[in-house]
Amino acid sequence: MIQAHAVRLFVEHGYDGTTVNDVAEAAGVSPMTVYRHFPTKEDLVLVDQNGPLVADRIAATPAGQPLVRRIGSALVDSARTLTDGDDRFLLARLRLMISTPALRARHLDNHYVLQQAIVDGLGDEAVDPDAAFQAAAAASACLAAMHTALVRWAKDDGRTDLPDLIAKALAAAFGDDTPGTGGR
Amino acid sequence: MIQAHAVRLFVEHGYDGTTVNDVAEAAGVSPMTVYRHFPTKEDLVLVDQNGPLVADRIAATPAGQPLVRRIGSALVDSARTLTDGDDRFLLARLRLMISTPALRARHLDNHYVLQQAIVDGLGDEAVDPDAAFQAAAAASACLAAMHTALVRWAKDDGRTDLPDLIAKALAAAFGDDTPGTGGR
DNA sequence: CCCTTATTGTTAGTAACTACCAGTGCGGTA
DNA sequence: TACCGCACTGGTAGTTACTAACAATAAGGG
Repeated sequence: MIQAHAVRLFVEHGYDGTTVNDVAEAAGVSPMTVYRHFPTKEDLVLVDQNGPLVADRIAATPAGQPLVRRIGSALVDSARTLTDGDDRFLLARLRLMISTPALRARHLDNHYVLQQAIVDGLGDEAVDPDAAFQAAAAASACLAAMHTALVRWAKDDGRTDLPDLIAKALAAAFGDDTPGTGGR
Repeated sequence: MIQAHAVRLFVEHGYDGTTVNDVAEAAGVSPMTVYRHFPTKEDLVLVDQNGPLVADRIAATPAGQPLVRRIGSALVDSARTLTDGDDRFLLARLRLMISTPALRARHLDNHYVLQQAIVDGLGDEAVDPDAAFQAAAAASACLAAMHTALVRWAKDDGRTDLPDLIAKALAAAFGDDTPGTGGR
């Protein structure tokens, strides 16, 4: 609930134009309570709980395929389930993340954490440091391509299909043999 | 000079354990002077002027090759000239960027800016929005792979060859047909 | 010698965030 | 009913990054 009030105020008056005290007042709680639930002001926008979603899907992909294919298909599938509900809140948050430098930076840093989860989810490759390095490179590249798709999706106001956009971005980066409807 | 004092103090006492006033005092200037030269505390570590370096190299690559190959070779070449001088200062800054969350986030956000420069440097593709999207996806993926190589390089204390690591990361993400000495 | 300009310093303020302590409701135990 | 932890919330005071507005100093050019 606090997050809903925060995003609404951020959209109305801008991220920098809204203080944490404003959020607390709008939500009817004290500033201390806000800080307890969201350690930083940025977390009011960034908090999201679909991290393990992707990692679980990674582990479910067949191990024989190339890394970028396994990761890419997991990202496309995750995006599909993510955009099932109401896109409006997700879009509002995403637009804030893209337009506000501080949020954009933290959002990209969260990718860094997600990358570690993906590498761990890939499983047995992690024992060999060289294989782990290759997995990290592939994962970071896939996440970056996905982020490009997210930016495009926000620019289109969510009218285009997000999984399709991600598949297209992956195809542009890694070649047309990537999965998804946009690979053609 | 202010930056040199800042990095030294950050390494000695930690980033969060050093105030901007400490940096100002060590450099023999007032805190205001520090803020005038470095808009944020993070810039004391992040300020770097090799952005146009990469963009210029992009424009110099042959236009016939695939996007990731053009971008990748430019990144490898840029890294080669970058690691010519004294690696120690670069390594210290890089280690701070990786270990400090705030710096890591801002560093990744700088990649976002560099990505735009690369897309612009690619030239005529930018007119078609679909081509620009593909270029952005390829550029972001290449930069992410390079970042993975940077992390590995810092973990090895700069002992391994950075251009070689970048080439290996690109090869892991995009296949073995990427340029550089580490392609095999 | 005076004027312009660039750089630096000083002061006062805002806002994010923290440490520390206090109050409130709530289920379990005697 | 009285007592006791326990999770959540609130208040206070402080630190720190950062900004705005104005003064001072120093260099160069007429």
